[in-house]
Amino acid sequence: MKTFTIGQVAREARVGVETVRFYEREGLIEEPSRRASGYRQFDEAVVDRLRFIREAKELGFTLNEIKELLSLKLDPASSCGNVKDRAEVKIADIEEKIRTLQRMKRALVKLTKACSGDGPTSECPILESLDGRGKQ
Amino acid sequence: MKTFTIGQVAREARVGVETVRFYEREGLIEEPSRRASGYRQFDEAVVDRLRFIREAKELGFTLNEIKELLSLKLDPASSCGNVKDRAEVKIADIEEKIRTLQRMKRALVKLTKACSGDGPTSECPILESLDGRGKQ
DNA sequence: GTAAAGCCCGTACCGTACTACGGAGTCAAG
DNA sequence: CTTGACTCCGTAGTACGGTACGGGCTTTAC
Repeated sequence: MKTFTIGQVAREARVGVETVRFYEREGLIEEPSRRASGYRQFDEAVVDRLRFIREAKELGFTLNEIKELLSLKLDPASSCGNVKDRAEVKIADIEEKIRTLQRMKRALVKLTKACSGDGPTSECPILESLDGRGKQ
Repeated sequence: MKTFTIGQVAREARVGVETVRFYEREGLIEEPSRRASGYRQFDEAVVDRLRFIREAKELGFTLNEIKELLSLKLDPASSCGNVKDRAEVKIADIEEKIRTLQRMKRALVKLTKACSGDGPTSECPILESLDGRGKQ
C-alpha cells in the first residue's frame, strides 16, 4: 500500500504541511504511524480526509463543526438524519449571511449613488451619512 | 459644552467601555482630554465618531479600513472620489462574498436533497460526497 | 560522499476585534 | 460621611485558523 510523507499528503490535498500538523493536534485527523526515523507515514485515506476538511470549510463549516461531522460518522448510533439536520442548519446560516451582506450592499450602493465623486471629503455624502446626525 | 465620561459615550454610541479604550489605543479616536483625577473627558464628536465606526463596521468595513476612511477625511488633498472608490471596492467585495455563499448553499442544498435522512451515516450521501472520491 | 530538500519538535506569533481581571483611586447620591 | 457605581491602568485571555522559527536529524538524488 502506498504511503505518503507529510509533504506529499499536503500537496495532494492542497493544504500546507503545518496545517496537517495542526489538524493532527486538533484531532481532525488521526495520529499517523511513524517510520523508524520518526517521520509520519500517511495513507490515502488521510488525503481524502484532508480534502473533506478543505471542502467542508469551503462550504462554510468551521473546524469544530467538521470535527462533529466526522464524529457523527464514526458513531454507529447516529443516523444520516443527524448529518442532514446539520447541513440544513448550515444552509440557514448561509442564507442569513447572504441577507446581511445584501443589506450592507444596498446601503453602500445608495451612498455611492448620492456621491458625485467630486468635491472635498468635507462634503462627501458617504462620510456625512456615517459620521453625521450630530454634525448638521 | 457638555462632556461625557467613558461610560456615557459608550452608552450613547452603544459600544462597550473597554471597546472605547481599545479604539483609543488603536488610534480610531483621538486621545481625550482628562480631568484632574485622570478621568477621560469626551465631547459629543466622539459619540458621533463611535457611531460612525459601529455603522461602518455594520457595512462590512474592517477597523483598518475605517481608520483609512477617517484619515482620508482629515487629508485635505483627498477628495470625495477617494471615499467613493473605497466604497465601490467594498461593494465588489461584498458581491464576491455573496457569490461564494451562494455557491456553498447550492452545493449543500443539492446534498441534502440527495439525502433521505434515514439510514446509517455510512450511507450518507452528504458525508460520502465530502469524504468520497477515494472511498468508492 | 555530499548537498539539498524534507522532516522532526515545541513554541511563539499573526490578524481581527474585542473582553476580562484586579487592585486602587474617584465621584455622586443620600 | 459612607457606599456603591464608575474609572484608572496594564496585562492577559478569547476564538479562529492557521503560519513561522530554528536547530537538528533523515532522506534523496546525483
